[in-house]
Amino acid sequence: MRPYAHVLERLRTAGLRPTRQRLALAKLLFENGARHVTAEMLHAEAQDSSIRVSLATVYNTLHQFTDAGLLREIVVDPTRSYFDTTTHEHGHFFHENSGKLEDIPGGMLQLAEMPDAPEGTKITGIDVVVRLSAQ
Amino acid sequence: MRPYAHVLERLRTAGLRPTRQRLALAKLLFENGARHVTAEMLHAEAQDSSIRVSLATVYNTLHQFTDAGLLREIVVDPTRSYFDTTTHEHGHFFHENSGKLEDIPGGMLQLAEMPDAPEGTKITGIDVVVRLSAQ
DNA sequence: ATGGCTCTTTAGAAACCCTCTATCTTTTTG
DNA sequence: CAAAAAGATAGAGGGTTTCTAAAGAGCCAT
Repeated sequence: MRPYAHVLERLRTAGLRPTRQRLALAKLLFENGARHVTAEMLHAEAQDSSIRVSLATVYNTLHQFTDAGLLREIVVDPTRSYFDTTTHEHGHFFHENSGKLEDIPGGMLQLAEMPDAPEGTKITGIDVVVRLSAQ
Repeated sequence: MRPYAHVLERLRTAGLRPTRQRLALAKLLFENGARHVTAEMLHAEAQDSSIRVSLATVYNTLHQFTDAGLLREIVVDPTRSYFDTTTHEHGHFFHENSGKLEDIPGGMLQLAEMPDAPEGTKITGIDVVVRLSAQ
């Protein structure tokens, strides 16, 4: 068994040095299915797994992964930043009470037409957030 | 001329006491067409117009107006909260370079189908943000 | 392996935006 | 007009995120 092989490959491909911390965080992020994490959450998880990383490193790593296209930052709550391991275009359900974030299954949501970008700009992404509250 | 008449009426209807500060801020917000402001921006504008309000009051007022349905809070940038004077459902263009926020003209954007809310929840709003960068 | 260059990590401080608290002021009501 | 209620304020405080300077680890050529 080489538990880090896959994750290591991903980092290499993204042009990121496979350091201990990045490997450990990548493993937490990418080997547990689709995830939505905050820096705080990931930091706590790392501690629980006896991985010693500082919060600053978690922030750095999340942003580096985002820049490298391994993660997507989702803005739904002014008080927290969420990072999503699913990087292709898709919408989100946001549970306003619990603060939980969830992917909207593909196909359930679609734009009727793509808006035109204003003069001299180009579209870098479209975020769709469906806000939910308890019924 | 009674420059405050219209704005005063709006506050009354919303059940908000028409205090000096609220009237002044409401005038800035609602008598200059569609606007997207941050607390910081509105505070600066008030100062420029020789209206003395504390930043805390600007924050309070923006949230009160939002709760009363006079404003809509738009989440696009984890570092700032924007408030929009256009309250009906509509999408936004967000210029990532300048931080400027702009309404997407009605009709230019539409969802092909409304997603179903998960068990036991109800949809409180759908936010669509089209992110732009310089070409 | 080794040296050395560069990139990372780290703890702690600091910045940042926003909210809270206690007090004072204004508006409203009788 | 007085009392009660609500709002405004300055300043402190809170939580998240970023910065800083120093120590550490990865990588490449030798």
